Amino acid sequence: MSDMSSSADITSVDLVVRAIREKILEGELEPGSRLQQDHLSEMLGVSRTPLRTALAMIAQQGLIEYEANRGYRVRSFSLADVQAAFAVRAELEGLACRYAACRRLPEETLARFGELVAEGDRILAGGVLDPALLPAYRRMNVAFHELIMAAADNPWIQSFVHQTHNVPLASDRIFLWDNFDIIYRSHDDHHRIADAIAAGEAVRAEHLMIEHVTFAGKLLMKRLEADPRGVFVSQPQRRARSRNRSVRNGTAA
Amino acid sequence: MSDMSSSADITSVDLVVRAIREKILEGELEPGSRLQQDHLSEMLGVSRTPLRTALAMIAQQGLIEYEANRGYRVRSFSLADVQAAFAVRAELEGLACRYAACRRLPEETLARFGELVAEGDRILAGGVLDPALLPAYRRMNVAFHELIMAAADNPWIQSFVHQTHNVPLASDRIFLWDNFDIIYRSHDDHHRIADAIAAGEAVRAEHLMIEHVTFAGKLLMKRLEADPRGVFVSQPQRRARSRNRSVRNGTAA
DNA sequence: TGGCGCAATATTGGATCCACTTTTCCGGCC
DNA sequence: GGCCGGAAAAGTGGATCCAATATTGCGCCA
Repeated sequence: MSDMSSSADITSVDLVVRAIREKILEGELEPGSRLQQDHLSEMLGVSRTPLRTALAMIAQQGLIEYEANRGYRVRSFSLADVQAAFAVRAELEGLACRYAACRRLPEETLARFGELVAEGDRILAGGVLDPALLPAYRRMNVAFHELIMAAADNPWIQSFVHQTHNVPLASDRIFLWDNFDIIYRSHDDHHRIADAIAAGEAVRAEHLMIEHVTFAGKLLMKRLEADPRGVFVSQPQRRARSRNRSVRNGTAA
Repeated sequence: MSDMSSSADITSVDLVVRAIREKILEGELEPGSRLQQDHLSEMLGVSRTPLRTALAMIAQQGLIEYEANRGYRVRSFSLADVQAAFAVRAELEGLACRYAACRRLPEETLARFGELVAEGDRILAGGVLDPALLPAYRRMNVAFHELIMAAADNPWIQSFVHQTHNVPLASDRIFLWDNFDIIYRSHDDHHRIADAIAAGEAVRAEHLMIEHVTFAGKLLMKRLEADPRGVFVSQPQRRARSRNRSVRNGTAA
């Protein structure tokens, strides 16, 4: 008997979405490159029908762009886009902290905060960062931020913050803190944020989180400016459109 | 980032998306109701292929929910969801004001602010609100808020705020200000916000906008609580049976 | 009479097929 | 030699068809 967990059924569209998202966020598919349906469908082992549905969904998520009769291509983000994403993410996560601090959180949530902070302490205890422990720290970090958004109890914040991760090389899966001092300070922020939330110090928690995220953003921006891979040069990709065809005024939504 | 269509040619998927969104936001399709593909495709005059793509896109937008092999149904929003949406929208639009005020806006943008405010003045000049003028005021109002987000120059804010409109009866197409005093005060907010942005008074502009949106939200909530149409009662809609169940007794939990 | 099981039906998921648009490529023309 | 035009090739959009899953209905049995 298969697992009876509620709605565990997975459709092939989900798999395709995940696979393509992965390729894009990982940088395997470069910005601007076309997503040929025949090619992709064969590569992923599905027909074009679920593939096209998946592409439409990813386009909704903003990772790829669509043009009628010309297909999909990987979207390219400018440095300004990344910067803007971090700015908004900082405010939203700060807002989540404010809400979480204002609420009367259940004991188990507070305990979970303690666990996550302690786990970070353990990972950093050595005084140097063992590269092998980075994935563990990264998981803890993600869990910490997710916990706050869950505690804020506002699904919109969660959804929007997740969307700001939909930027290649800017998602939380990319970890660029090879400097122990920086990561140590970052985890110190975690301490203070958890404390502030537990103590109901809403404004303090908010401001701590805003700086916490803003600084991470600045760090990333510095890296990107130093090593401006082609990924981030926003290609206008403008095209002098062909002559024929009716001009159907779209009245863009 | 859902709104990024810069193309011209319209595909049938777009039409279907727009049609279904319309039906949902207008309240024609009630929360919880199933979206039968055969039925819908015939009703809209397209085959199931583009329809299903459209449904997948709308599901990404959060207006409908999907369950594998069981299709789509219109999502129901709780009062708490609406409240949460307004709270985030208020912060985001406030943020947009802050950014807009900090920037050095081009002269034509400032001029456009003046036009919109003046238009509102004209509409309200009579001292009473002619119902026939409501659509005009609504358009002005939408344009005003859009202008601020455009001036903030952060596409994420714009995208997220638009997403908070994806709630039936809570979108900016619903206009519930039949009270002249309230609408007058609201437009007075517009005056002050435009002035603050033009003067570079970022914090003032932000706080004005937060209150501007928050109050509108409270007003809507009051209406919804007074007249709780079925639309907003969050139906648990729990599914009774999993697959190939032999034991189907209670087990409601 | 009421619940269980199995068959019949309805509905969704995915694959294939055809039509239309776009792109490429090649030859003629200036 | 380069550019324009048109035909061939490639690729996308949409419709239809088949398979798999879910839902409904009916008859059987306790």
